[in-house]
Parts: sequence; structure tokens; C-alpha cells
Amino acid sequence: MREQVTAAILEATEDVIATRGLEGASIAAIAERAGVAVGTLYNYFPDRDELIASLFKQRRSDLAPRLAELAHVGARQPAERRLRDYLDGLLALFEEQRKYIRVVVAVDPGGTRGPVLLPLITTAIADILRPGYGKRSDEYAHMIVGCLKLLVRWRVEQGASLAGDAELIAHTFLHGMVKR
Amino acid sequence: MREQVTAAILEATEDVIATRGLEGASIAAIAERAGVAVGTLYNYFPDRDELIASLFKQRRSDLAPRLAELAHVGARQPAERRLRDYLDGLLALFEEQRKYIRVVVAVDPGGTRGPVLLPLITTAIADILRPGYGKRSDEYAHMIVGCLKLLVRWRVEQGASLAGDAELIAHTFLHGMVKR
Amino acid sequence: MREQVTAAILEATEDVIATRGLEGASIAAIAERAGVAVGTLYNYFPDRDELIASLFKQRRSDLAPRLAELAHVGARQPAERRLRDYLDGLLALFEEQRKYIRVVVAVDPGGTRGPVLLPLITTAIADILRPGYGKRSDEYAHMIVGCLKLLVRWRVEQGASLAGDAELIAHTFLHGMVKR
Amino acid sequence: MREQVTAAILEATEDVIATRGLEGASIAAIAERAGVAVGTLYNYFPDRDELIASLFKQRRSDLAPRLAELAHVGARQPAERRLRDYLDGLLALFEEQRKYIRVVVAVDPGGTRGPVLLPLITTAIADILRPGYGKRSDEYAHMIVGCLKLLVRWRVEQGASLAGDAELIAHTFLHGMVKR
DNA sequence: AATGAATGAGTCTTCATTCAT
DNA sequence: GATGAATGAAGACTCATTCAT
Repeated sequence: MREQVTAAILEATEDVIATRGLEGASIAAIAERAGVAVGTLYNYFPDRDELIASLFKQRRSDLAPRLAELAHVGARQPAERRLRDYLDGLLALFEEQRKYIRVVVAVDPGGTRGPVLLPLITTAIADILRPGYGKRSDEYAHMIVGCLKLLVRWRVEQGASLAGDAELIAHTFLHGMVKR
Repeated sequence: MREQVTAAILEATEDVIATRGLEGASIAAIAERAGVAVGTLYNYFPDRDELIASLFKQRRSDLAPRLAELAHVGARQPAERRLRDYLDGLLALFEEQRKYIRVVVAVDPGGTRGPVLLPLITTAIADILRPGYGKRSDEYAHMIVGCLKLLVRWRVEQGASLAGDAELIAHTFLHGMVKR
Repeated sequence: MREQVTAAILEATEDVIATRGLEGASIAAIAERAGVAVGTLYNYFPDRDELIASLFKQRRSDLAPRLAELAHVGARQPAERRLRDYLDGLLALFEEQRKYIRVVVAVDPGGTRGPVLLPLITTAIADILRPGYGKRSDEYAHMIVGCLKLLVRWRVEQGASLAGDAELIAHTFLHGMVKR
Repeated sequence: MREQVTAAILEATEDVIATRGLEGASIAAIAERAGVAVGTLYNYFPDRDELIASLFKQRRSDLAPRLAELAHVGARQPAERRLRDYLDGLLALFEEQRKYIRVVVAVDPGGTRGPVLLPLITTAIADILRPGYGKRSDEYAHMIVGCLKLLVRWRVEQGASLAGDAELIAHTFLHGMVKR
């Protein structure tokens, strides 16, 4: 019961941030979207910062194990294969979590106060690349995540699907862009 | 004289946004950083929105012609060569404008209210790529700009130099990552 | 409930304007007089202008029908009789609304932004006089209202009663001043 | 020299108050109208209140002796004759000082902070009436001044002349309104 | 436990006043 | 003396947070 209200509030928060941005996410707006009174929010979260942080924490704790799993799949495989598979799984996850991903690509920066999703992914990719790409792997990881973020943001803005983007990114980083 | 104060205020604004983000850039904070009284800001800018917009407009009007020039260099060259040169020039520009670039990579999204730098670059890159890469060029352009943004943000956070990053990005997109 | 708070705020506004004038009626002063916090005012009125306009609107919509009624009483009577009766009713109304009348006599001018009470009265008196006094009735109406305003302001300042003033004004305008 | 600048500033103040009202008479507006810098005003007047008070004081010290003279004319005459003459002289004075009179009829209330012209006139009229009208003379004086004020304000708004108004008021108070 | 009105600290903005040139 | 940019106190308004019901 308490769980359900908590979940509803977090979902409302996600909605409002996705729609109006972090600054537009006033307590009043969130409460309205959640269909509860302002005071009720404060029965579930101590303050606005904590509420927003909770959204990130919640989604992260949903996604982190799945990301971890993705990262460990085929640990014996060559880096190229693992990258491909990781991106594949990642974008499937994104497609499934479209709403939250809108938040992620809209908000990211800001140290520990943001969704800490992209840093997580960056680390995972760096780890995947390390065996084959050595000290460059951190740079590549940041580059890949940058790609991912802006490409996905663009897709989301256009209401387009993410299908094919894993392959697009993987191929580009492994072999370069494809001439027509 | 008036020019100098205007410039100092814009620089203070840039500083504060780079440090505390757009929302942390209160009039009081900017005035303090600029070493002037609050009221003085209002002798130079009609209100906060206009002040911030002016920063973007100013920097853009400094950078836009140089970006345009970069985009036109070697128009007869093959796309690969042009991309390399463009990124090269771009990162030199970034290095020169480090402070403002911190703002750009920290703030970017947000329609016409932000620095409109990255969209400008995205378009330029797409134009460069179009001859060789056809309909994929928009996707590639977004990807490259994503790379650029996160890589640069990372460099800036670490206080590292951007030298070599143009080559890194260009090579990666043209040929894929380099195995060690 | 909401009605009561609204009424209390309007009354506080009336009080403060009567005491310190329109310019002295700061939001802080009104809130303090009303015994509520500043923010509370904004739960009831969108901004200061609207608050003050509401006071005028409210009082006017209370008084306007009664004024209209007064104006129509004895429509068949001769102008002299009607004027006497109108002033009689008017001053009874004033006596009853002493507080608001302080505002009216302190503030009046200023187009549609003020209490629009005196213009209303001027028109009514001009209409009453027209049959007997022709084109002079507008001048007489302004004169009578001027009399009324300064006489009432004087009475209010002295804490004196308005009883007898209707007769005083009516007699003066009908027959001239009375020698002792 | 100093006199001339002082006079110019006071005239500018008068102008601005007549045009935009007391609240619209900002230091900046007055300085602009006077064609001097803001700082210059403060070489002539210690602060805004003093500046405005000086305008009133100045005009009053111009007008007071003339009013006093008017009040003493025909001291042996009967009250009726004196009232007529006083109003006659007064309105001639008003016509001559149209600009300042706009200020007077626009601003009046506010104790000693306003132009103290009307109270002066009220006293004079009461004194004139006292012999013939006894204890009523104060009331009549306030009434006459009220008449005067609103009638003049109305004339000024309409850009009309004040000729005939002295006779109009005098006759009305002596004999009542004239039927057509 | 839910409600939503009340609260008041924090922001933006204005403008009388000062003071270096 | 004149100038007008700089100053900062004061006022309007917002919104996260509290609390009586």
C-alpha cells in the first residue's frame, strides 16, 4: 500500500521532469500529477531533493542489476563482441524504460545529484574495452556514452525508435562510419 | 568603458553558470562575482533572462563566424579530410574558449534559451558528411557531437588538455577505435 | 471560510489605505494588518494590483445597486425633492460604510484604477438635475460632489457625524447658504 | 544663476507631477525634464521629499500674499460681496497659474506634505463668511472649496476655461442653483 | 494518514541617494 | 558645480515546507 503510493509519486515525478525539466518539477506540479495533496508527498519523502534523488535511486536500483548482468555476459568473449552485446542489451533496456530515459538524457550532469546512470554505463563500457583497448578505453567509453546520449535524445525528440542504434554505434566505433 | 563593465559582467555570469549551473546563477551571485552591486547589473541588462541570453548571444556571435569559416574550409576536399580539419579547428577554438565551453557542455539543452552552439556544430558536421555518407549523416553528426560533448566535459573536469582529441574523434569515426 | 479570509484581507487593505494612503499600502503592511503571512495574500489574490482593484470592485458591487436604487426613487418627483432624497440616502450609506468612505475621499482620482464611486454619484446627480436645470446640471453635479467629498473628509477627520449634512448640502444648493 | 536653475527644477517637477502624478514623479523623470543630471538635483535639494515640498512652499509663498490681499479686499463690505470678489480674484489667479493648479487639484490631500493651498483658501473663506454666517461658516467654507476643486479639475480635464465659474459658485452658494 | 491553506525565506527588480571624475 | 554610473535598501512575488483539521 505504502509501496504503491510511493511508486505513484515517483512516477509522477518522472513524468513531470520528462515534460517540464528538472526546474519545472515543483512540488505542487508533482503532487497534482500524482493526484495527491502536497502534504502527502511529505509523508513519503522528507523534502524535494530527497524525492528527486529517490527517483534516481529507485530507477538505478531497478536498472543497476540488469546493467551489471549485461556487463558480465560473455565475459570470455572478445571486447568487440561484448561491446556489441552490451549496447544491444542497453538499448533494449532504454526502449523498455523510455520515460525514464527521457529524464536521463534531459538531465544528466550534476555529480551525484543526477541520475547516475550514464556514469555507471561509462564504467561498464570502459571495463569491457580495457582488455583490447588499454588506456584508451576510458576515452572511448566517454565517447560512446556521449554518442548514445545525444543519439537517444534525438530519437526521443523525434518520437523515433531506437532499434538499430546499438548496431549503428557498435559498428561505428569498431569500424568507422559507413560510406554510402 | 561601458564595454568593459559589460564584458566583466558577462564573464562573471559565465563563471557562475560554469560553477553553479544555470539555476545557481542568481543575480546576487553574479553581481558578487563581478564585484559590483546588484543595481549595477540592471544598468547594463534589463533583467536576468536578458543578461543570460546576452551571454549566449555574445559568445555565439563571437564564435559563429569562426565556426562558419571552419565549415567552409576545403569545400572541395573529401568528407574525411574536411571532418578532420573541422574537428581540429573546433577543438582549437574550444581550447581557446575553455571557460565558455564549460558552460556549453554543462547546459546545452533547452531550445533557443541555451547557448545554441552544439546544434550549430551538428548542422555543420551533417553538411560536411552528406556528400560521402548520405542519409546517415544526420545520425553521425549527432553521434559525433555527443562524443565531443562528453569527452570535452570529461577533459574539462579533469583539467586536462583537449590536444589530440580532434584526431581521436576523427580517427574513431573514420576507422573505428584503435586496438592497443 | 475562504470568504471570511478574503473579506478580512480586503478589510485590512481598506484599513491600510485609509491610514497610510494608496502608496503606503505595501503587501507587507496589509499582511501584517490582516494578521497573515505575505504568502497567504497570494493564495487569495494574484498580485497587489488585483488585490486593490478587488477592494474597489467589491465595495462598488456592494454599493452600486444601492446607489442605483437611490437614484430611481421618486422618479416622478420634482428635481428638488429627488436631490434631497438622494443626498439623504447617500449620506446614510456613507455613515454605514465609514471606513470605505475614508478610502474614497482620500484616494478618488485616477481613472478606472480608483474606487469609481464619485463619478457614479456625479452621473446620478446630473441625471436627477437635468429635468429642472438643463445644461447646467453637469456643472452642478460636479460641484455637489466636490462639496460632499470635502465636507465628508472633514467630518471623518474630526470623527464627527454626517447627520444633517444631506440637508445642509441640499438646502445650500437649492436656496443658498443660510444667514444666521 | 543658482536661482534660475532652482526655478527650472521646480518647474520641471511641477510639469511631471501635473502629467504623471505624484508617484510618477521620479527623480530621474524630473531631472530629464529639467535637462540636468540627477546629481545636479541633489546640489539644489537635499532629497526628493524636500524637492517636492519646496515646490509647494515656493508656489505657496508666491500665492499666499496675493491670496491674503484678496482676502482683505473690501473688509468692510458685506460677506456676500466679499465672497463674490474673493472667488473672482481666486479664479483669475487659478487661470494664471493653470499648471500649478493642475497639481493642486490632482494631489491635494496629505496633511502638510501636499500643496497647502486649499486649506489656506478654506480658512480665508471661513473668515469672510463668519460675520454673516456664524458657526456654519466652516462648513460652508469646506463645501465651497470642495466645489471649487472638483469643478476646476473638471474644467482642466476638459481643457475648458474657468471664466464664469466664480460667478457660478458665488451665486449658487448665495441663492441656490438656477432653474432653467 | 491525507489534506491544502499558511508560512516566510529567498529572488528579482526598482529607484532614491551617493560619489568619483 | 555638473555628471551619471554605482549603490543597496525596500518592495513584490514564488515556492518548498509545515501543521491544524
